[in-house]
Parts: sequence; structure tokens; C-alpha cells
Amino acid sequence: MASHEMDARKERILRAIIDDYILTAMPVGSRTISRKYETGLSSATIRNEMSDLEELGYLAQPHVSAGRVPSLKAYRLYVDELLSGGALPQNPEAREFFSRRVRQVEDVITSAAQAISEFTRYTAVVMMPKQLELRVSTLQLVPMPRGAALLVIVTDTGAIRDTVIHVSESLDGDALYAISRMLTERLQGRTLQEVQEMLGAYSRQMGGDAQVLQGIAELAAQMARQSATDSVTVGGSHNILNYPEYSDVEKARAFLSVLEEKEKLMALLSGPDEACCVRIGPETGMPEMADCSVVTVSYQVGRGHHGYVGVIGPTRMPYGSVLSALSAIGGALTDMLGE
Amino acid sequence: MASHEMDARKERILRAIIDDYILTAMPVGSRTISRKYETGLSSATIRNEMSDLEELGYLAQPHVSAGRVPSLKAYRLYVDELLSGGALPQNPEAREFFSRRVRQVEDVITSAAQAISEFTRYTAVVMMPKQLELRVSTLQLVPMPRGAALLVIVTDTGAIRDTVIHVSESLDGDALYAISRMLTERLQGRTLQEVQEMLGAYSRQMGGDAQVLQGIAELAAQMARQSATDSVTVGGSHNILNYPEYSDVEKARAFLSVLEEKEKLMALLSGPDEACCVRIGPETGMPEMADCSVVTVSYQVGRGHHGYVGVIGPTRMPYGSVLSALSAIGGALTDMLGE
DNA sequence: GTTAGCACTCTCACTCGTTGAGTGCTAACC
DNA sequence: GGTTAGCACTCAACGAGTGAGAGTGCTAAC
Repeated sequence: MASHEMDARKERILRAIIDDYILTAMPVGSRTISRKYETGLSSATIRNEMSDLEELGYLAQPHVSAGRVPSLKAYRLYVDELLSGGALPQNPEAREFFSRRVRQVEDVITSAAQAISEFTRYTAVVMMPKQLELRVSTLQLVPMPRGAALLVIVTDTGAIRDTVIHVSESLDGDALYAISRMLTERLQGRTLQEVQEMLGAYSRQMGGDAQVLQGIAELAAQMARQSATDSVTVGGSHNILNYPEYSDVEKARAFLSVLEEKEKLMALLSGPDEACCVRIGPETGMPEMADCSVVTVSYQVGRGHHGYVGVIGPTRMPYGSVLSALSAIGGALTDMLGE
Repeated sequence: MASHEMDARKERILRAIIDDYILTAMPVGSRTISRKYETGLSSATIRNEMSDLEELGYLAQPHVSAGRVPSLKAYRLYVDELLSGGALPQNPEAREFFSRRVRQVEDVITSAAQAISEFTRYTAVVMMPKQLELRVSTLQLVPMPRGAALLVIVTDTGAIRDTVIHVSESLDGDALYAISRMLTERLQGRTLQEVQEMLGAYSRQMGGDAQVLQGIAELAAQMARQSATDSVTVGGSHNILNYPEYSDVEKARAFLSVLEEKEKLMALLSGPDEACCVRIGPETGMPEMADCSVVTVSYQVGRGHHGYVGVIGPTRMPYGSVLSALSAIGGALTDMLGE
């Protein structure tokens, strides 16, 4: 049974089949391999090898007289080789794609998702870990025309959130600054939860500026809510329509509807502790994604926390280039958010 | 030839056909009308009327033994009646859908697009008119941890933009406020263009805070760029997959790719001076949208300027409910942005 | 003016050959 | 023993042919 073990030639052939299938999305025949890929072997020999590879579980036939299609096990092997091969191919291009305006953490995340999806032509997902116990660092009111003011809350982690509130028209910039100072002094270092609680007490003391206090309370509540849950962003969701495996509208719709369920998305992305992770088909642990692959790369944000950037697409995916694009963006995110 | 003119009964039948077609997307037969809609007429009579309606150009037959399908002319009549019928049906629900967080103009726009698409289940597009000559109202630096500061620019129209810049760690909140005051004093009332020009001069005078000035210049440039062009946002783009007319992936892709071209989108939306506008098929003036309809409602923003909210979908569309949803959101937008 | 009845048309779904790609196997070859 | 040529075989994809069903148009009766 010597021929039923993997050898170098089998691996070469298998790789050629995977490459061709990734390219064409069509079952690959023995003739194709012997001609398009310079193996120096005839189609008959390739056929024998393919037959062995099928028995080994690396190939499958959609039907008897079609070519072969790589199995999940084949993708797994391919990816493992890719990952064990040490450093991923660098990809400065991908990084270049990601040089957008950067406003606050959320913007970084969405730009990253956009950049990845544009670059890879797949659907990109970026996830931010939840941040509990956010503490207020600064609280400031910026004057706006017509009795409005922009309330800005900055946390110790650098998260920014703001909202427009109405204030008495008699308050000028200096007055607003004085209020800001006072508020910052009292609220600095408090968690968002504490802020909400404290405002109840204050509102009795200083009835006049109830509007301001209410605005703060609302914004703090909103920030707390948002930061307490992991947040996740999708980019390029309709890129899947470019791939023949989704030429059935129903499939495309099923795919897109999963993307709208944040919980599922997060389940898809998070989990692994490794820097890179490729989950193929059922490995995603989600039945409805049984013929998709998820490639994720983690990035550092703050001390020890980490988020994930990922790509979701058909199992037939150029894992190498996707991984290198992802790790480029992951690196950029670590640089920007890691400190 | 009396029977070849439109009469009340023909209109009633036509309306029933349109309603049924909007509901089912299937050619409507005479029997269906005589049974599902309480006309008190037999299918044969309906058939005669349908034949007349076809001759009048309101109906078409995909093939001889299929039912009838409303023509563009029929939709046009239907919509015209709807519009001339005076006030649109109010739609408080739609307005409720649109009660989200509101940060700055852009956020309002995107929330509006989201709300409309979620409510109507069609693709929504919202457009903001360009705002030239934006003048600085306030400019403020908000302290952030670790030598960073949030630079906020507020314009006279209430547009807000911010960015994180690096500043000397020695500057505390009061120092930043002092700088903010100084900057506001000098730049208030200037247009964004002027601000950019003036900063060149300043940077020579006060070398120390070159970073701050550069940050301002960049942000001003960005604001100017963004506000000088009309901006447009899409929501619920993949809602079209819900409709059988797009069960062909190629059509869906063509549709989605138009949505990505901002210029085309703007051409689709803008134009009419009326408050409501329904363009059916070729009336959109865009060949690739020949079997889509575009429904737009305008809203006021600032003095005289107006933007548009719209829905894009198949010609078979419940124009009535779409219009009322749009005008509800349009009203809300006018309230929020109009002043 | 309205309706019942009937012949007619055309799509849709299904079946049935035909075609062609690709395999598996065997026998010859190096 | 490994490699290759040749050939029979299989099965999806395509096209033509067929029957059923939906819906019409027309005519004649009410």
C-alpha cells in the first residue's frame, strides 16, 4: 500500500488541483493538470495519483465523470502548510489600502473592514472587544450656534463619543467651559455606570441645567451600552455575488442574513487564541456556514485585549493572499490601537 | 369607440390588477380579478375590459396565454392619482423607526437611510446638498489621555467634524482651552478655505504648536472637501434580493454596482423641484435602471437648500406606502436640519 | 351590456436521446 | 515498477419533443 501514502509528487499535484480550482471554481480534470501545470506527467499518471488522493480523502468527485474537487481536508492541509511555512508573505499594498481618515476607534474599525473587503474582494468583518469599566477622562461642552452645544465625553482608553444637546442661549463659550471643568472635576475617573448614578443626585442640586445633565446621562448610558458589548462591523457584504458558488440568490440571501446577526458574526470571528486562524466549512461551528470559510487574524488593542479582523467567503478561497492581506491590516490596527 | 375610453369601471379594474401584481409579481388573470376583488363581474367581462385596457396601453401581456401585467403608463396613472389625491396617508410608524442617536449631519443622513430601508424593505438613498462657504463657528481642543487631544470644528450650519491630534504632554485642559479660545477668536467666521490659507501664515509665527495647526489644516481641508460635494448614502442595498425580479444574480449585481457609483446615484435622486417625485422605468433617464422605479421626496436643509430621500426598487412597488414612509422621514429631516 | 362555453395559444415541467468530458482499467512500454 | 496509450464506460448538460394547465378571444345566448 505504498502508493496510499502522501508523497511529494502527490502533494504537488494536490496543490495544482487546489490552485486551479480556486481559480476556476470548476472540477479539475487530469488532463488539465498534466497540461496547464508543468508536471511532465501524462494525464493517465495524474489520474492514478488523483485516484489515490481521492482514497486518501483529499479529493472528491461531484459525480463520476466530472473532474475532482478539493475536499475540506485538502484545504486544511494547504492552509496548514501555508501557516507553518513561517512568515506570511508581506503585503504592503494592503496596508496602503488602509490609509483613511481616522476619527475614533469605531471609524478605524469600519475603515479597516472597507479596506479589507476592497482589497480581497471578499466580505470582511472586524470585531472590537468589549471594554468594561470605561472611566471618564474629560467631559467638555463645545459651543454651537443657536443655543446648542456639542457634548463630548472622552474615556481613559481614548474612546470618544459626542452628542448635540440644547443649552440656555445665555451660556457663552467661557460659561460652557466653566461647566465643563466643573463636570470633569467631579466625574473624572468615574466609570460610566457611576456617572449615570451620580447624575440623579446632581439634578436635584442644580435644577437649572437639567438639560445638560440629562444629555450627559444619556450619552454615558449609550457609551456604556455600546462598550459593554463587543462591536462588529461588516464591509463589502455583497462581494459574494462575484463568486459562482453564490449564483443562487437564495444562498446569497442566506449568507447576507447571517451577516446581519451580530451575535452569529461574533461567534464566527472570536474564539481562537492564535494570531491567525482558518476555519473551513463545518469547522466554523455554524451549520448555515457549512460551505464557507472564515479566515481571522487577531490584533492587539490596549493591554492584552484583542480584537479580530476576518474574511468570510466560499471554501474555495486564495487563503494565502487573504491571510497576508489580513495580517497586514491586523498589524496596522495593532499599531494604531495597541499602544 | 366608446369602450375605448377610460371609465370608472376600467379604472377600478386597472387598480385591482396593479394591486394584485404589486402583491404577487405574477401576471394577473381575469378570473383572479373577478374572484379576489369584489367586482360583481364575471371573468368574461373583466376579460373584455382588460382587452380594452391593453389597447389603451395600460396593460401588457408577457405572452398570449399569460395574464396581464401593468405597463409603465399604468403605474404612472396610479401614481399620479396617488399624488393628486392630496395629502399622503400619514405614517407615524415610519417616523418612529427613525428615532436613533443623532450625532451630526452625516449621522442623521445615514440613520435616515437605514430607517427607510428597514421600514420599506427597499433600498433607500439619502442625499445631502453640498454646502459651500461653510464658516467656522467654534474650534475647540478637548484633552485626551497620553498627549492627545480631540480637535473639534463646528461650523455656522452646525456641522461637526473632529479628529485626534497629538499635542505636547505639558498642555493641560486650561492650556488647551486657552489655545482654543485664541484660535476660535481668530478663525471664527472664516470659511474653511480661508482657514487653510491662514494656517500657513500662523505656522511661521508659532512654531511650537505646528502639530496643532497642521491638524486643523487637515481637518479643515477634509471638511471643505466633504462639504463641497453632495454627499449621498445608501441603506439596505441588499433588500432587492427579496424581490423576484432580481432572482437573477446578474441583475442584482448590476443594480448593486450602480449603487456604488455616487455620481449615478445623485443623478437618480436629484432633479425635480417638486416635493415628491416618482420616476418609473425609463423616466429615470438611466438605461441600466430601465426596469426600476425611483421615488424621491425632498426635505429642507438650511435656508432654501434641499436634499432628497429616495427609494429605489422594481417598477412593481407599493408606491403609496413607500411615498408615505418617505414623506414621514422627509418631514423629520426637515424638522431636524431645516431651521 | 353581461355571461357561459369552447377552441386556441403558449409557457412550464418533464422526459428522453445525444453529446462530450472525464474517469477506470488493461495492456504495452521503458 | 513506474509510466503511458487506448478504450469502454458513466453521467451531467443540452436540446428537442410532449402533455398539462392557465388564460385568452370569440361567439352565441341571456
